[in-house]
Amino acid sequence: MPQLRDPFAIATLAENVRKHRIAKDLSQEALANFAGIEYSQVSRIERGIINTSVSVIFALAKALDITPSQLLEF
Amino acid sequence: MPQLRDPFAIATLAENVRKHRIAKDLSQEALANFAGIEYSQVSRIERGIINTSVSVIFALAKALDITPSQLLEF
DNA sequence: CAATTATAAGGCAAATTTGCCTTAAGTCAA
DNA sequence: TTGACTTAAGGCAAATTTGCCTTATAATTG
Repeated sequence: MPQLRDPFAIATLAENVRKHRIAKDLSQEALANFAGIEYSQVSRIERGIINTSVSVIFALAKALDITPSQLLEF
Repeated sequence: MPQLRDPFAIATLAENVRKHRIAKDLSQEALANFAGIEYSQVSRIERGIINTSVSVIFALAKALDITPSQLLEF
């Protein structure tokens, strides 16, 4: 049973995470540590490989010092 | 390997989906149909049982005629 | 050059989500 | 009551995500 995968949604999140991470001058590894997730997950999220969860979106937003809403803006 | 689960993130999404669905006077089933997902998933999301994906958040937002960002506001 | 750093890429097992299904409970109208 | 509608609840198999790991590539720095 395939999960719903929306390439636009996945790409929007990917671009926003990368944009805000670069703006804060963080490495993927540093962001992962701040967010409490695996470093390879940040890489997969930014490359648009995975359709990650609302909990991870909140964790990334907190680590980036922005709101979760900002990570879904397009 | 348990996924990251943030009860606050899950509850925030749950409340926002329910609030906007009721405001649009839609049943869970109608919302699910508009969003192209299973009706039981809407029930699980609103009850805070599952940690759903960015793609589902976008699909629900579109069906509710709001932005994905609005579903993550708190 | 050698060493370091950052990122991409992929394998793997375990956990979770999803779609489909059934059953039960609650509300409301006729 | 009866029937229709809505929601909750849970089982199941298949698909996906996650954390942990290794390897490779590119860029930079000493």
